[in-house]
Amino acid sequence: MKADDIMSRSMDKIVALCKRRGFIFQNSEIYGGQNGFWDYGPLGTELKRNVRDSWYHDMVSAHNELIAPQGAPSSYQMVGVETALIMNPQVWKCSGHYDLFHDMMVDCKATKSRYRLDQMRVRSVSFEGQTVKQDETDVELATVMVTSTAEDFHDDLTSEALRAFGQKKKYADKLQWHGEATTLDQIDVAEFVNVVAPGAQKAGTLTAPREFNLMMKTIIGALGTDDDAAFLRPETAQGIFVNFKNVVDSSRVKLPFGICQVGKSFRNEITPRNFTFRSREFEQMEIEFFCRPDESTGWYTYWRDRRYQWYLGLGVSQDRLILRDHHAEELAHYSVGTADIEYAFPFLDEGEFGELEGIAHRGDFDLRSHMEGKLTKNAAGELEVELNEHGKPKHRGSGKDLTYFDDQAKERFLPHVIEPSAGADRATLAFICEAYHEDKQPDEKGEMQERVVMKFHPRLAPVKAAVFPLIKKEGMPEKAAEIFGALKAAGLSCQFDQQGAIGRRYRRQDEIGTPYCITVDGDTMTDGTVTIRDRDSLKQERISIDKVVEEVTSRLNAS
RNA sequence: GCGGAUGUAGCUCAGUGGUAGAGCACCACGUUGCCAACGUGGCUGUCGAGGGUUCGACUCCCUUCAUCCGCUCCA
Repeated sequence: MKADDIMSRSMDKIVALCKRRGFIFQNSEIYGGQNGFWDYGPLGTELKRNVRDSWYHDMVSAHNELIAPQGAPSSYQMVGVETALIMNPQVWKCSGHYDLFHDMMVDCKATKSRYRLDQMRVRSVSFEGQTVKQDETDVELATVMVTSTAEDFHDDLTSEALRAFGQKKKYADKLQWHGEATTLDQIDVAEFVNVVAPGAQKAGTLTAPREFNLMMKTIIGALGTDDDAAFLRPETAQGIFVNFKNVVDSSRVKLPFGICQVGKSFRNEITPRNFTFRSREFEQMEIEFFCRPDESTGWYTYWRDRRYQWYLGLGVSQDRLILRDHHAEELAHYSVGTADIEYAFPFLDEGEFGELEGIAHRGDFDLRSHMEGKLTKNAAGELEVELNEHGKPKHRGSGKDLTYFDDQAKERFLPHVIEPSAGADRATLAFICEAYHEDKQPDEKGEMQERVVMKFHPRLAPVKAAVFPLIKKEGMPEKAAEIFGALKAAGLSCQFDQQGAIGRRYRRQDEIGTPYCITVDGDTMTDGTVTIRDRDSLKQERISIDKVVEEVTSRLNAS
C-alpha cells in the first residue's frame, strides 16, 4: 500500500463516513449521547448482519459434519443456542466473574492514580525518629505504611520508604521494618491515614476503597430490592456451558462438537474509547468446542488457524491482521493456551494491534466450575474448589453431573473446551476500516477527482447492487424499475437511483461499498442489454437484461 | 477516574457582547447524457445541555454531557 493511502485511512474520516452514510450513530445523540453505547444505522445494520450471518453460515449452517475440514483432527458437529441475557447469579459466582468483576479500588488524591486493593503491597516502617507529614492535618508521623504495586515489591517498598522519609539510597539498612508486607485489603480503612501511596509526598492520600462493578447490575421484579439483584451477562459463553447437558441430552451430538451463540454482552468498561472498539454493550460470536482431553491440543491449533483464515477470506489484509500466541505469564489461570487475532486499527499507533477474537484452550475449567463450584489455583498450580473461611466452597457449584459418556471408548470424563470468542462489533469495525479507500479517478473532463470507496467484500457489502436509468425519460426509469424488482425478488439488497448525474450516482454507491451498478441506457431500449459496472475496477460490461440477476448472483458467489 | 483540546446547518468549518454565515450535500424545474456537470430557485440551526452575569450571551463565568488526545484501566 502506498504511504499516502495509509495516511488517508484516518479514523476521523471513517467515523465521519459512518455517520454521513448511516453506518453507525452515537447512541441517544439528540440528548447528548451515552458514553460507551452506539447505534447502527440502516447500512450499518445490513453490514453487521452480514458479518453475523457469514460467521454463523461458515461455522454452523454450512458445516458438513460428515467430513473433516482441512486441518481438522476429525469430522465434528456444530449446533447453535440462544440463551438469555440474564442468568441465575450463581452462574457468575462459579464462573469467577463475580469475584473478579467486583474489584475494590482506591484512588490517590495526590497522584491521581487508582489501584486495586488486593494488588497493593503495604508494610509498616520507621526511620530513626524521622517523620512524614499526614495529608490535610500535617500531623508528623514517625511510623508510616509504605506501598508498592511493583512485581518486585520488596525492593520497591524500600525505595518508597526512603523516598517517604527523604533519605538517600545508602541508608536503606537504617530502615526499621515492623511486621511483614501484606496487601492493602488486609488493612483497616481507619489505618489508611498512615499509608503513603506510591509517589505521594504525604501519608493518608488514599480514598476509602470503592467497589467497581464491572458487571452491569439490574433488579428483577417490580418491587425488587438489592437482594433481587441480577447481572447482565458479561459474556455469552456461560449460557452455553450451563446448557451443555441439555444439548447433549436433546440433540444426539457426539464428541467432538461445538455449541455456538451470537448475542449481546455488557461490561462496565472503565474507559470506553476508540469508536465502537471498546463499548459497554457489545455483541459476541462465540463457539465452545468440546472434545476429548487428549485431542484438545490438535483442536486448539485447528480453531486458531481456521478463525484466522476466516478474516482473511473476508478481505482483511494479512499485513494488518496478526495471530498472536499469548506468553505463558499472560494466560488466564485456567488456560492451557490462548491466541488472539488482532487487527491494526487506524486509531492505534504503528505496530500496535487491537483484539478481534481470542481463541482459548480452557481445559475442563468451565464445566468443572459449574459442577463443583468456583475454582482457584492451589500452591501446586492445580485447580481446586476455592474455600471460604469456614472451609466450605466459597461459591457452591450446581452439583449436577456434567461429564460426558463416550460409548465408543466406554468411559466417562469431562470434555475439554476450545473457545474461539469473537467480537461482532469489533469485526464489523475492522471490516469498515479495511474497506475504506481513497483514490483518484478522472471525471468527464479527464481531471482527476478524489473518490472515497468502501471496498467491502461482496458478501459483507450492505447493498449488493444499484440500478440506474441513465436519464429520467424515454422509458428508461420503467425499464430500470423492472430490473430492480427482479433483483429484489431474488432477495438481494439493492438500491434504485435516478437522482442527479450518472457519475454522481456511481460515487454515491462507491462510498457505501456497493459492488455492482447496473445502468439502463439508450441501447437498452433497442437491443435489451444493460451495463454492469464493477466498483473496484470501474470496468463496464454489456449484458442482456434477462441475465442481470444471474450475473449479479454469480459474481457475488464467485467472490 | 485525572489532565489537555473540542462541541455552530445533514457534512466540513468561518464568525462577533447587539436579528446566524460559507462551501459541499439535499429538494424542485430546465439543460446535458456513462464516472462528484451547469443555470435558476428552495429547505436546513433551541450555536451540545442547564444555570449565572448583562438592557442584551453563540460570544463572558459556573455546572454538566459527549467526542478526541495523553495517563490509568483493559478481567
